[in-house]
Amino acid sequence: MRLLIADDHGLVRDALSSHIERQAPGAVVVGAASVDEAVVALRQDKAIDLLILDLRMPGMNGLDGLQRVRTEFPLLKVALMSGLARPDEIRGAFTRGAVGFLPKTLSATELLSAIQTMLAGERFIPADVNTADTADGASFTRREREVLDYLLQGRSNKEIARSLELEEVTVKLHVRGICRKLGAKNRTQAVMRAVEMGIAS
Amino acid sequence: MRLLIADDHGLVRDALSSHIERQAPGAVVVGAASVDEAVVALRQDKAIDLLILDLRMPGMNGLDGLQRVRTEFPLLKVALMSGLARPDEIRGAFTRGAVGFLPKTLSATELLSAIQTMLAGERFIPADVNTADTADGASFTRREREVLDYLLQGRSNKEIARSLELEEVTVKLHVRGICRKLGAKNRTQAVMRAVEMGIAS
DNA sequence: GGTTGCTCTATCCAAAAGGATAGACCAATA
DNA sequence: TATTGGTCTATCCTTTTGGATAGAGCAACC
Repeated sequence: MRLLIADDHGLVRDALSSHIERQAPGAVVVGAASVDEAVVALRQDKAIDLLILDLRMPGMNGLDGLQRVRTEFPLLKVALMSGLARPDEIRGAFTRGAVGFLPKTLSATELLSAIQTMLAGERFIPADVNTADTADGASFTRREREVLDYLLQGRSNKEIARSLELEEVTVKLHVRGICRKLGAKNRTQAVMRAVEMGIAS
Repeated sequence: MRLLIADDHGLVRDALSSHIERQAPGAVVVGAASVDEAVVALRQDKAIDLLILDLRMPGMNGLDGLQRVRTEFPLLKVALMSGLARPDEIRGAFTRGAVGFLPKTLSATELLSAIQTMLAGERFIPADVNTADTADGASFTRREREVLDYLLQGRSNKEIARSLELEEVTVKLHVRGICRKLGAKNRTQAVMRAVEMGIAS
């Protein structure tokens, strides 16, 4: 079993590899501090079974880093790891071919069994991550959903109106509807609620 | 040697303790997921030699958590640990009596020697902490960081002013500073940038 | 037919946010 | 000593946002 852990925190990297190598005899863990380093390591070492990619690190740029790795090494198993991830990121990781998502709240023993699961060819999705769409909570109308997309980019009512070919008043109407449904006092709070609830697409 | 590691990421906690216990025979490492849990553990276990506190975790609230621990356990050695190391926070940690600052970019062996150093009664200050000012993207001042925390809750300038006992104008000043540093046009865009960059914790 | 929900627009108004400029204090530093 | 950076405040001003109220078109449904 050969693992490559890509995380810009040397401490996390070393501690993880040390732990895994102790708990799983025969395991070899290699480290990388960026996506670039990971790619170099993968080119040199064709025997790597699983790559664990930190979501927030140099070269990741959202899920671009995952995309890059998947494009160059389409057969490689890749798992994402993150302390704080938005549900849309988790969904995006799986649609881009990741075999697992590892929140850092996982215990070390859970991590080991997750690695076993993924090496066995299964996907690992922890129970507490919310990958669900908007089934729960607020239900938006078509327009509200569109406006919310722009809100999540921090656009002003005027900009949204121009983009959707509406009057500014109408945009305000939908913004108010969104805030009401999310229990938010203003657009900024609405955006944060949306992120927390994983509505952010 | 008894260590208490307070970090809300179970993975980091377990991996670190596993590593330390292997490298330093006789060491006992206890974990806590929040400042509250750490305080409870410290009350029960009077033999703890060193507390390692993650800077970004529930109950920390800047350096308040450190202050709390120092007030209740003035003789305890406390080291801070953090992924992003900003000079003002590091200085603040030392003025509040911390015996060391551990950036997560440290290697695991460096960590072990840092622990030895601190247990021997010396302070541990990594070499690169003063130069690593604007390493990755935005570096906020103390006030900006406080204001950003409220921005991330969708609070208005007036509310923030009341909470921080400032005038509204001053809050606006800091909000503008935050937006400038994040390249955001307004507060909503600023919070989204912060979320995307993983500054929101 | 009538009702309901989504849509769009309009006209008000008040509050909040954003921006510019300027003065002042203090601590650290060159 | 002079300077710089962070902090706080003030006075202007414009733009944006939020909120209320009201009217109208349209499609789905009972």
